[in-house]
Amino acid sequence: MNNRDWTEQFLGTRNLPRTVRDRLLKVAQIRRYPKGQEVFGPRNIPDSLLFLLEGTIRVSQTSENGRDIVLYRVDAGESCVLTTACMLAEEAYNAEGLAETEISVVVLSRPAFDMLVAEEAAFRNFVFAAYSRRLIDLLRVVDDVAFGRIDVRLAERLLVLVGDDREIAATHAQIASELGTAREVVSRVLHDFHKRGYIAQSRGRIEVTDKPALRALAESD
Amino acid sequence: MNNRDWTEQFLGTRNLPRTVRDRLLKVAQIRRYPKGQEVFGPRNIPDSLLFLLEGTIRVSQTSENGRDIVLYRVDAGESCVLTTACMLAEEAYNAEGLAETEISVVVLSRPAFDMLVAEEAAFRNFVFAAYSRRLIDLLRVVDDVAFGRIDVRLAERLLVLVGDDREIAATHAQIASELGTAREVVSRVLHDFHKRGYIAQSRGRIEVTDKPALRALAESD
DNA sequence: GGCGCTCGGTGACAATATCACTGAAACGGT
DNA sequence: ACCGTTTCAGTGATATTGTCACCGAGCGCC
Repeated sequence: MNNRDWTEQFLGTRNLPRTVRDRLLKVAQIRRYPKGQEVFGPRNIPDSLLFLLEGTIRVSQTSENGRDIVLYRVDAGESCVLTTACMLAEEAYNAEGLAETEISVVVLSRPAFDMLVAEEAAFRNFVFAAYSRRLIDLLRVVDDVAFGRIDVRLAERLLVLVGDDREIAATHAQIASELGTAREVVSRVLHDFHKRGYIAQSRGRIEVTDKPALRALAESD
Repeated sequence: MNNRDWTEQFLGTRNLPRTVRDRLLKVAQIRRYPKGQEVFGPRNIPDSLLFLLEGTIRVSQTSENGRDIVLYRVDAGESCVLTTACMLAEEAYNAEGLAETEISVVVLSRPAFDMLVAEEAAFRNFVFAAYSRRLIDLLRVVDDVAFGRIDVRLAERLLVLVGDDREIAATHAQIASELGTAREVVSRVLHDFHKRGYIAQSRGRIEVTDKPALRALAESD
């Protein structure tokens, strides 16, 4: 991938004047994280803003008894607004961002961020839109967790994880931590899906054999 | 309450230059809502930013089968950032804000908001801090709903609702909609609290008789 | 008082979470 | 290849929470 002019990658920077973009290229640095590395978290509060160039970040929350739930994912071209929230908020929280693949990010210092927000309406809209998106994402999570059925949620998540492929490489425990539930629950529902012919299973691998059926279940909410 | 110079009420406006504040007083209008009125919602998308002068707004989410959960409350002196999210997001959502008391709000048009954010760092920080606060609030809701025990959550909420008083004027159904659970569940847990001597009950009224015990339960998470 | 409505209580049952345990599959070292 | 260890998935028992159907008590309103 071409990292020469990353300002081309983001809606918020693409339409800025050339002079501003050149200034950005100077002040921002590009950083890489290996797969599995923690990008931010309760013990690792960033002092900068992150823009994701490549890869995905999995943002999840961990409970006291160690169970996880995935809040959302940051994809390439998006900014990670929770880092700003982390910076600004004095309150405790327990969300963390993990590099789900190898990633490369643009790191923008706080002053540079402030300058951009103040001077460039396009960038400002980008940032606010990003915040709004995450708020909406979280509303969806709340709705799912509070009112959703586990089989429906699992079907949805399987479809997301499988994408255009046929297979998912994930253990039951990993999927459980996506949904914020227990492994046994995932095992039982997957067993049920298997009996109904929606999927085939082997250790650490799920093959989706009937996407339409899963989709019907996922949309029966 | 003195509405003559509301710019005194908000952290984001209090420290602005006098000239800016005078301009604000001219372009913003003050509006009142009666208790129980919907301030914003899926069918009532605002085109302006709201700043709460007086009263409280209850922001909740409703599921398809009609059950509610309270996400957070906006208190006097705070801004209602979900309205901005509503404006910016094209996606569907089902959160709504209800005037929990009679309220008075400052209504700031979109252009005036943009101008302020662009020109005044203090105001900008205020807005970002508000967004961050709400994000953190939602993280807490997710954590509670996904991993919390219902008796602990109910104890917490009773303490919040009772404040410094002795009594709460609310039906079991209303409390259930605070927590996003069913009325029967609240009835049973309250019955249990009563048997343990934490509360006394009558129709539409709950008297907290042992706050320390409730607090101990609430903090046993 | 009688009517209708809201509120709270209850039992049966369903869905999900927790706990304790099992055996199979994968893995690493020798 | 063999063995010991670890990870993964399956299962039954039980606890918690949600759903459903119903009922009677309290309360306001004629």
